[in-house]
Amino acid sequence: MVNITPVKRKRPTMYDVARLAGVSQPTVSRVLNHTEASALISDETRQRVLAAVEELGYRPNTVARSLRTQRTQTIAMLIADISNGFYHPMARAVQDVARQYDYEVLLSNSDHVYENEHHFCEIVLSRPVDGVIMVPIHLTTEDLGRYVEQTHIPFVVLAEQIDHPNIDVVYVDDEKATYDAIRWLITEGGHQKIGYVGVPDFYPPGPRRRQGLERALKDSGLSLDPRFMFEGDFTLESGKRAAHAMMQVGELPTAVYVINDLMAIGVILALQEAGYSVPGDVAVLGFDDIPEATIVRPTLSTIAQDPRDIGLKLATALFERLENPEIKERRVFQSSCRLIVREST
Amino acid sequence: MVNITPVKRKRPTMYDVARLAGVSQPTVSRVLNHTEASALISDETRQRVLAAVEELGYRPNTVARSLRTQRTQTIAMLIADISNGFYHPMARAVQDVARQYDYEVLLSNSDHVYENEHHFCEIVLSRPVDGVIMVPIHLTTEDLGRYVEQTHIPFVVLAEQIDHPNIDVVYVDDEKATYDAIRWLITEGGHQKIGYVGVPDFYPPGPRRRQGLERALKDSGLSLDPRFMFEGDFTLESGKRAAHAMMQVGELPTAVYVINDLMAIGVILALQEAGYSVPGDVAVLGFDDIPEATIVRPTLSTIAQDPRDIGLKLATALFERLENPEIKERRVFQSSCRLIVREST
DNA sequence: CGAATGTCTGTATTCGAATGCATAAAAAGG
DNA sequence: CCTTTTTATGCATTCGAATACAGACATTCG
Repeated sequence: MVNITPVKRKRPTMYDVARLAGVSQPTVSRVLNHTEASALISDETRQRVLAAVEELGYRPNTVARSLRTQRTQTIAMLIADISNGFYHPMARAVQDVARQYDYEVLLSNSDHVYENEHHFCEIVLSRPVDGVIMVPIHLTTEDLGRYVEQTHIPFVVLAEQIDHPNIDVVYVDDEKATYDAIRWLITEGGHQKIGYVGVPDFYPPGPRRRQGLERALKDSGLSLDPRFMFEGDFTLESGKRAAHAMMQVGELPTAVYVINDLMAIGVILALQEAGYSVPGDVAVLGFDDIPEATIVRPTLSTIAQDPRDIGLKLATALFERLENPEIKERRVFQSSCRLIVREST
Repeated sequence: MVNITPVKRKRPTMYDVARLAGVSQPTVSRVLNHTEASALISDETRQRVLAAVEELGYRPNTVARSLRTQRTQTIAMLIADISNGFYHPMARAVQDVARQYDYEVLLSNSDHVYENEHHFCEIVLSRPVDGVIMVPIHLTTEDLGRYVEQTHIPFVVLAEQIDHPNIDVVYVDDEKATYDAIRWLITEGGHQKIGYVGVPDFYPPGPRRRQGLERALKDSGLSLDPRFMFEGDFTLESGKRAAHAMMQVGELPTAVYVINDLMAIGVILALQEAGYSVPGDVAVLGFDDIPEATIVRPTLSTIAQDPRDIGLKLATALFERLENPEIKERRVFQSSCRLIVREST
């Protein structure tokens, strides 16, 4: 039996194209790129080159180009949790903008884990990307500063707490949004005993949202009853655990503010499983407006962020910096929230 | 005012390290890599080099390395819908395996759109990656074959219908899983009139799941009533639309098999909004077991895929091919499903 | 003690495309 | 008709790391 091994042709290079077209390699480069020199190429040569490109199915080798130009046409993006629906429109928006600029996005996921955030930055150091968008949960300004200085590429983060001249910041004004929503709960809903399910303070949104709550309570002459304060870790399960703890207190608040929807849904489910009615016994207010918020019954009232807007702001800021390297000061962009009243309040 | 511009130091290269250590650039390369030549480096030189690396904070430049070695240590992965929870564990599993092999994953998202699938492949052609994992919804064997031949890199797909010697296939035996689940619905649940919410036939899972249903009905002496067949597009909204159409028929089936959970949830919500009870009036069976399945009330009975297992199989197959380029025939891996009975049936 | 072997390191080249510089041919100007 | 300018293209080099090959020196052996 004859072993007909198909010739494993190597990918054609510019040099191959040049030979076929009877020109030099740089000429091919000039035809395919839009530098000023490329305007000078004669029509006839151009046609021959393009025909050769077509015939060989030539594709430029991005690696070689990157090495020469020192640009990779790639940005890296780190989100905190791929399972969290909040990040999907954000990632999509970034990819949409990137595509307009002919950039690719290297998407990663930290799962809120400190080591993963570092690992991502390490990757960014050795795998040259042109810019970085990230959602740092644990990394501090110092950590990021060190990376930024080593890479000399622009960073844009979704994190108010980062304060570094070479890092732009997008953040959500959740303190104010929380304040407004709680004031509404008090004035419109008549709630006086409001519980709180948050996260440990080292998670960035924790303190801001709690402060919004506390400010609203204070301005209404109320205060946060420590018995009704619980901590979770963003997951639905931890929301359930918080609700169980709450039901152990011996008394229930008339409303609970839960700092993300997933935990809020956990709270609703746990309360219902224990025989309580939402919002009859306890009203529940979430934060995020994830798709699941309209799947639970009662549907979840929540403070909606606009993740697509956040993504657009992140990407726009980054590409502005990529195009204007002279930008040298921290810029801050704010994305707003709005209260969506559904059935759970 | 003096303008103190910080010296924008360029990233150090191997050459810089070499100069500082008083050796040649290749020596640095040998110290940092584990080729056979690197064993011969004297301890003293090695220490000097490592000290220089440390002092300069040197990181190898991946682009240069890739150009020389013709390997990028990167694989590309295309999923069909980033919002679909089914894909998250799959992507995670792939990333976990990739990390073991010291590879990065370039993650993309087609949103079920034909052009995006092509765009992804085009990217793969020019941006050298070492391997590809994808979920092709629209691309045919011919489309993929063309790309595979141009790139000479291994592809692994989650799609039974692709049949090409250089493409490994992972698939879910959903025909059989559907068959078993429907038989169970009939024998245990006593259902005789079973409706169906599917997707157009050009979506791969459509035909297989319908065939499983039809075979089960046939083997029970039943058949699929065309009045109870509906088509959606995987979204919750389209599930709602299907349910509304179903309620127009004038008669309801006693059970509906919906080919994905998101649509199944839409069916449940629409039925409830119209005042029907699930499973009292209509039982609903989904497919996928996404997190939302335990959030709806009643919780959704469904056929669970094991996305992590699928991801592991995809990644394992790919890395096997990367390590054994001599593999030349299509390999098929099957991931199994299991019925999860909850409250909706 | 000379040849053979082994140990360690340097030199030169390569990967594929971009680009500064040189130059040939054609067009314009005097 | 010869210089100057313009037009169109080629030559040589570069990006940063990997690697084939060569060579210097030390060691071993007959």
